[in-house]
Amino acid sequence: MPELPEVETTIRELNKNRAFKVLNARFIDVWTDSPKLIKKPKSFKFFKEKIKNKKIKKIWRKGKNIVFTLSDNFYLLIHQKLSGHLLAGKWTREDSQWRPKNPKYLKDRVNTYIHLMFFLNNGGMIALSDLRKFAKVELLKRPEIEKELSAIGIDPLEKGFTFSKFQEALKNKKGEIKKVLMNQQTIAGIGNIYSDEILWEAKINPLRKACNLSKKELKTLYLATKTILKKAIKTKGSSVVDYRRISGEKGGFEKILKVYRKEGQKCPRCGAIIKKTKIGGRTAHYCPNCQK
DNA sequence: TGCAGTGTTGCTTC
DNA sequence: CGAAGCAACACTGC
Repeated sequence: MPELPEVETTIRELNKNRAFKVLNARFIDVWTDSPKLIKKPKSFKFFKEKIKNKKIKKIWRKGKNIVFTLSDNFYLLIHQKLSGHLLAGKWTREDSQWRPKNPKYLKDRVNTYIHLMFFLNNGGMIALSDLRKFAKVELLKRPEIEKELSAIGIDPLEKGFTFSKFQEALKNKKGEIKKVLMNQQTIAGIGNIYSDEILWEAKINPLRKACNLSKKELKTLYLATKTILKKAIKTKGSSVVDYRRISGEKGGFEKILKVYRKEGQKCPRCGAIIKKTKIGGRTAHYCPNCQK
Protein backbone atom coordinates (compact mmCIF):
# COMPACT_ATOMS: atom_id res chain seq x y z
CA MET A 1 0.00 0.00 0.00
CA PRO A 2 1.93 2.86 1.29
CA GLU A 3 4.09 4.65 -1.21
CA LEU A 4 5.92 7.92 -0.72
CA PRO A 5 2.85 10.19 -0.22
CA GLU A 6 1.30 7.87 2.36
CA VAL A 7 4.56 7.46 4.27
CA GLU A 8 5.15 11.22 4.14
CA THR A 9 1.64 11.81 5.49
CA THR A 10 2.32 9.35 8.30
CA ILE A 11 5.53 11.01 9.44
CA ARG A 12 4.07 14.51 9.17
CA GLU A 13 1.11 13.48 11.30
CA LEU A 14 3.32 11.74 13.84
CA ASN A 15 5.48 14.85 14.10
CA LYS A 16 2.56 17.14 14.81
CA ASN A 17 0.29 14.71 16.66
CA ARG A 18 -1.93 16.64 19.06
CA ALA A 19 -3.38 13.93 21.28
CA PHE A 20 0.08 13.31 22.74
CA LYS A 21 3.55 14.35 21.75
CA VAL A 22 5.42 11.63 19.95
CA LEU A 23 8.66 13.58 19.80
CA ASN A 24 10.64 13.32 23.04
CA ALA A 25 8.42 10.55 24.40
CA ARG A 26 10.05 7.38 25.69
CA PHE A 27 9.12 3.77 24.98
CA ILE A 28 7.97 1.92 28.07
CA ASP A 29 6.55 -1.30 26.60
CA VAL A 30 5.97 -3.20 23.36
CA TRP A 31 3.32 -5.77 22.57
CA THR A 32 3.04 -8.09 19.58
CA ASP A 33 1.23 -11.23 18.52
CA SER A 34 3.51 -11.62 15.50
CA PRO A 35 7.13 -11.56 16.65
CA LYS A 36 8.18 -12.44 13.09
CA LEU A 37 7.55 -8.83 12.10
CA ILE A 38 10.65 -7.90 14.09
CA LYS A 39 13.60 -8.74 11.90
CA LYS A 40 16.41 -7.17 13.93
CA PRO A 41 17.24 -8.11 16.56
CA LYS A 42 15.64 -11.45 15.78
CA SER A 43 14.50 -12.11 19.31
CA PHE A 44 11.46 -10.06 20.29
CA LYS A 45 12.50 -10.27 23.92
CA PHE A 46 15.80 -8.64 23.10
CA PHE A 47 14.09 -6.01 20.93
CA LYS A 48 11.74 -5.14 23.77
CA GLU A 49 14.57 -4.87 26.29
CA LYS A 50 16.67 -2.72 23.98
CA ILE A 51 13.96 -0.22 23.03
CA LYS A 52 12.80 0.33 26.59
CA ASN A 53 13.46 3.89 27.84
CA LYS A 54 14.77 5.04 24.46
CA LYS A 55 13.62 8.54 23.64
CA ILE A 56 12.15 9.49 20.23
CA LYS A 57 14.31 12.32 18.95
CA LYS A 58 13.29 12.55 15.33
CA ILE A 59 10.80 10.99 12.91
CA TRP A 60 11.67 11.00 9.23
CA ARG A 61 11.70 8.76 6.17
CA LYS A 62 13.62 7.79 3.10
CA GLY A 63 11.51 6.43 0.26
CA LYS A 64 9.00 4.14 1.91
CA ASN A 65 11.07 3.58 5.05
CA ILE A 66 9.96 5.25 8.29
CA VAL A 67 12.79 6.02 10.70
CA PHE A 68 12.58 7.00 14.36
CA THR A 69 15.89 8.40 15.56
CA LEU A 70 16.22 7.32 19.19
CA SER A 71 18.54 8.18 22.05
CA ASP A 72 21.88 6.35 22.44
CA ASN A 73 22.42 6.13 18.68
CA PHE A 74 19.57 3.68 18.11
CA TYR A 75 17.18 3.80 15.16
CA LEU A 76 13.76 2.21 14.76
CA LEU A 77 13.13 1.38 11.11
CA ILE A 78 9.66 0.45 9.89
CA HIS A 79 8.85 -0.59 6.34
CA GLN A 80 5.11 -1.08 5.95
CA LYS A 81 5.32 -3.16 2.76
CA LEU A 82 1.93 -4.02 1.23
CA SER A 83 -0.68 -3.62 3.89
CA GLY A 84 0.97 -2.06 6.94
CA HIS A 85 0.07 1.32 8.39
CA LEU A 86 0.81 3.08 11.63
CA LEU A 87 -1.92 4.35 13.92
CA ALA A 88 -1.59 6.54 16.98
CA GLY A 89 -3.82 6.87 19.99
CA LYS A 90 -3.93 7.16 23.75
CA TRP A 91 -3.71 4.16 26.03
CA THR A 92 -4.51 3.36 29.63
CA ARG A 93 -2.77 0.97 32.01
CA GLU A 94 -5.10 -1.90 31.13
CA ASP A 95 -4.28 -1.58 27.47
CA SER A 96 -0.71 -2.73 27.91
CA GLN A 97 -2.22 -6.17 28.46
CA TRP A 98 -4.64 -5.59 25.61
CA ARG A 99 -5.05 -8.17 22.89
CA PRO A 100 -6.68 -6.16 20.13
CA LYS A 101 -9.64 -8.42 19.48
CA ASN A 102 -11.85 -5.53 20.31
CA PRO A 103 -10.60 -2.59 18.34
CA LYS A 104 -11.79 0.14 20.57
CA TYR A 105 -9.59 2.86 19.10
CA LEU A 106 -10.54 2.01 15.63
CA LYS A 107 -13.48 2.84 13.51
CA ASP A 108 -13.48 0.34 10.65
CA ARG A 109 -12.56 -3.25 10.08
CA VAL A 110 -9.30 -2.62 8.24
CA ASN A 111 -7.82 -1.35 11.47
CA THR A 112 -8.51 -4.52 13.39
CA TYR A 113 -5.28 -6.07 12.15
CA ILE A 114 -3.05 -4.60 14.81
CA HIS A 115 -0.06 -6.84 15.37
CA LEU A 116 2.37 -4.54 17.15
CA MET A 117 1.90 -1.78 19.71
CA PHE A 118 4.39 0.62 21.25
CA PHE A 119 3.44 2.20 24.57
CA LEU A 120 4.97 5.56 25.43
CA ASN A 121 5.60 7.16 28.79
CA ASN A 122 3.19 10.04 28.13
CA GLY A 123 0.06 8.00 27.51
CA GLY A 124 0.72 7.69 23.78
CA MET A 125 0.43 4.49 21.77
CA ILE A 126 1.71 3.80 18.27
CA ALA A 127 0.35 0.67 16.58
CA LEU A 128 1.16 -1.19 13.42
CA SER A 129 -1.87 -2.57 11.62
CA ASP A 130 -0.85 -5.05 8.96
CA LEU A 131 -3.29 -7.48 7.42
CA ARG A 132 -0.71 -9.48 5.51
CA LYS A 133 2.05 -9.26 8.10
CA PHE A 134 4.73 -8.40 5.54
CA ALA A 135 5.99 -5.33 7.38
CA LYS A 136 9.59 -5.09 8.54
CA VAL A 137 10.52 -3.65 11.93
CA GLU A 138 14.14 -3.25 12.95
CA LEU A 139 16.02 -1.69 15.84
CA LEU A 140 19.43 -0.70 14.51
CA LYS A 141 22.62 1.11 15.43
CA ARG A 142 23.88 3.93 13.26
CA PRO A 143 26.23 2.01 10.94
CA GLU A 144 23.55 -0.57 10.20
CA ILE A 145 20.88 1.94 9.27
CA GLU A 146 23.30 3.94 7.18
CA LYS A 147 24.17 0.81 5.29
CA GLU A 148 20.52 -0.11 4.70
CA LEU A 149 19.44 3.33 3.55
CA SER A 150 22.46 3.94 1.35
CA ALA A 151 21.27 1.10 -0.89
CA ILE A 152 18.18 3.15 -1.75
CA GLY A 153 18.06 5.72 -4.55
CA ILE A 154 17.32 9.43 -4.30
CA ASP A 155 14.03 10.48 -2.73
CA PRO A 156 11.96 12.74 -5.04
CA LEU A 157 11.17 15.09 -2.16
CA GLU A 158 14.82 15.73 -1.34
CA LYS A 159 16.24 19.11 -2.31
CA GLY A 160 18.91 17.35 -4.35
CA PHE A 161 16.33 15.72 -6.64
CA THR A 162 17.16 17.88 -9.63
CA PHE A 163 16.45 17.17 -13.27
CA SER A 164 20.07 16.25 -13.90
CA LYS A 165 19.96 13.75 -11.00
CA PHE A 166 16.77 12.27 -12.43
CA GLN A 167 18.26 12.05 -15.91
CA GLU A 168 21.40 10.48 -14.49
CA ALA A 169 19.40 7.87 -12.57
CA LEU A 170 17.40 6.82 -15.65
CA LYS A 171 20.23 6.86 -18.12
CA ASN A 172 21.15 3.45 -19.58
CA LYS A 173 18.20 1.72 -17.93
CA LYS A 174 17.05 -0.87 -20.42
CA GLY A 175 13.78 -1.87 -18.78
CA GLU A 176 10.29 -0.46 -19.21
CA ILE A 177 9.95 3.02 -17.75
CA LYS A 178 7.28 1.92 -15.27
CA LYS A 179 9.58 -0.76 -13.90
CA VAL A 180 12.47 1.69 -13.66
CA LEU A 181 10.36 4.24 -11.78
CA MET A 182 9.36 1.57 -9.27
CA ASN A 183 12.92 0.38 -8.68
CA GLN A 184 13.79 1.65 -5.19
CA GLN A 185 17.52 1.59 -5.92
CA THR A 186 16.94 4.06 -8.77
CA ILE A 187 14.40 6.40 -7.17
CA ALA A 188 12.96 5.84 -3.72
CA GLY A 189 9.28 5.88 -2.90
CA ILE A 190 7.34 5.23 -6.11
CA GLY A 191 5.21 2.08 -6.28
CA ASN A 192 2.48 0.72 -8.51
CA ILE A 193 -0.19 3.35 -7.95
CA TYR A 194 1.97 6.42 -8.41
CA SER A 195 3.99 5.06 -11.31
CA ASP A 196 0.72 4.59 -13.22
CA GLU A 197 -0.49 8.06 -12.27
CA ILE A 198 2.82 9.79 -13.01
CA LEU A 199 3.12 8.19 -16.44
CA TRP A 200 -0.45 9.16 -17.30
CA GLU A 201 0.24 12.74 -16.22
CA ALA A 202 3.39 12.79 -18.38
CA LYS A 203 1.55 11.17 -21.35
CA ILE A 204 4.19 8.46 -21.53
CA ASN A 205 3.38 4.82 -22.24
CA PRO A 206 4.53 2.59 -19.35
CA LEU A 207 5.92 0.04 -21.80
CA ARG A 208 8.46 2.45 -23.28
CA LYS A 209 12.08 1.63 -22.53
CA ALA A 210 13.59 4.13 -20.14
CA CYS A 211 16.72 4.60 -22.25
CA ASN A 212 14.65 5.51 -25.32
CA LEU A 213 12.97 8.54 -23.77
CA SER A 214 13.97 11.89 -25.23
CA LYS A 215 15.30 14.67 -23.05
CA LYS A 216 12.02 16.50 -23.47
CA GLU A 217 10.05 13.45 -22.36
CA LEU A 218 12.34 12.98 -19.38
CA LYS A 219 11.76 16.58 -18.39
CA THR A 220 7.98 16.10 -18.60
CA LEU A 221 8.28 12.92 -16.56
CA TYR A 222 10.44 14.64 -13.95
CA LEU A 223 7.89 17.41 -13.54
CA ALA A 224 4.97 14.95 -13.46
CA THR A 225 6.72 12.96 -10.72
CA LYS A 226 6.96 16.02 -8.52
CA THR A 227 3.44 17.25 -9.34
CA ILE A 228 1.69 13.94 -8.67
CA LEU A 229 3.57 13.16 -5.46
CA LYS A 230 2.95 16.63 -4.07
CA LYS A 231 -0.73 16.50 -4.99
CA ALA A 232 -1.05 13.09 -3.32
CA ILE A 233 0.59 14.41 -0.14
CA LYS A 234 -1.77 17.36 -0.15
CA THR A 235 -4.74 14.98 -0.18
CA LYS A 236 -3.10 12.79 2.51
CA GLY A 237 -2.38 9.85 0.24
CA SER A 238 -4.50 7.14 -1.35
CA SER A 239 -6.56 4.58 0.56
CA VAL A 240 -7.23 2.27 -2.35
CA VAL A 241 -7.37 -0.77 -0.12
CA ASP A 242 -6.15 -0.39 3.40
CA TYR A 243 -3.86 2.55 3.95
CA ARG A 244 -5.05 4.78 6.77
CA ARG A 245 -3.86 7.99 8.34
CA ILE A 246 -2.61 7.61 11.92
CA SER A 247 -6.04 8.63 13.16
CA GLY A 248 -7.63 5.81 11.15
CA GLU A 249 -9.05 8.22 8.55
CA LYS A 250 -8.74 7.51 4.85
CA GLY A 251 -6.60 9.53 2.48
CA GLY A 252 -8.22 11.52 -0.29
CA PHE A 253 -6.10 10.86 -3.37
CA GLU A 254 -7.82 7.67 -4.47
CA LYS A 255 -10.84 9.78 -5.37
CA ILE A 256 -8.83 11.60 -8.01
CA LEU A 257 -6.89 8.71 -9.51
CA LYS A 258 -6.89 8.91 -13.29
CA VAL A 259 -5.87 5.43 -14.44
CA TYR A 260 -4.92 3.18 -11.53
CA ARG A 261 -7.49 0.36 -11.37
CA LYS A 262 -9.62 2.13 -13.96
CA GLU A 263 -9.37 -0.42 -16.78
CA GLY A 264 -12.37 -0.39 -19.08
CA GLN A 265 -13.23 3.17 -18.08
CA LYS A 266 -12.77 6.29 -20.17
CA CYS A 267 -9.52 8.22 -20.00
CA PRO A 268 -10.41 11.53 -18.31
CA ARG A 269 -8.19 13.36 -20.81
CA CYS A 270 -9.07 11.88 -24.21
CA GLY A 271 -11.98 9.51 -23.61
CA ALA A 272 -10.26 6.37 -24.92
CA ILE A 273 -10.67 3.15 -22.94
CA ILE A 274 -8.04 2.56 -20.27
CA LYS A 275 -6.07 -0.64 -20.63
CA LYS A 276 -4.55 -3.02 -18.12
CA THR A 277 -1.41 -5.02 -18.77
CA LYS A 278 1.50 -6.68 -16.97
CA ILE A 279 4.90 -5.06 -16.67
CA GLY A 280 7.63 -6.76 -14.67
CA GLY A 281 5.05 -8.98 -13.01
CA ARG A 282 2.95 -6.02 -11.86
CA THR A 283 -0.31 -4.69 -13.22
CA ALA A 284 -0.07 -1.46 -15.15
CA HIS A 285 -2.92 0.81 -16.18
CA TYR A 286 -2.64 3.34 -18.98
CA CYS A 287 -4.42 5.10 -21.79
CA PRO A 288 -3.30 3.55 -25.09
CA ASN A 289 -4.37 6.67 -26.96
CA CYS A 290 -2.78 9.61 -25.18
CA GLN A 291 0.17 7.91 -23.51
CA LYS A 292 2.70 7.66 -26.31
C1' DT B 1 -16.27 -23.33 -4.43
C1' DG B 2 -11.68 -22.23 -5.86
C1' DC B 3 -8.31 -19.79 -7.43
C1' DA B 4 -6.21 -15.60 -9.31
C1' DG B 5 -5.04 -11.17 -7.79
C1' DT B 6 -3.37 -7.61 -4.29
C1' DG B 7 0.11 -1.69 -2.85
C1' DT B 8 6.48 -4.68 -1.61
C1' DT B 9 10.71 -6.62 -1.32
C1' DG B 10 14.36 -9.89 -1.53
C1' DC B 11 15.80 -14.34 -2.40
C1' DT B 12 16.19 -18.25 -5.65
C1' DT B 13 16.38 -20.09 -10.22
C1' DC B 14 17.36 -20.19 -14.92
C1' DC C 1 25.19 -11.28 -15.36
C1' DG C 2 20.12 -10.02 -15.70
C1' DA C 3 15.46 -11.34 -15.79
C1' DA C 4 11.75 -13.95 -14.02
C1' DG C 5 9.42 -16.45 -10.46
C1' DC C 6 8.11 -17.02 -6.01
C1' DA C 7 7.61 -16.70 -0.97
C1' DA C 8 6.33 -14.13 3.15
C1' DC C 9 0.51 -13.80 4.53
C1' DA C 10 -4.59 -13.02 4.58
C1' DC C 11 -8.33 -11.71 2.35
C1' DT C 12 -11.48 -10.23 -1.75
C1' DG C 13 -13.81 -10.83 -5.89
C1' DC C 14 -14.80 -13.10 -10.03
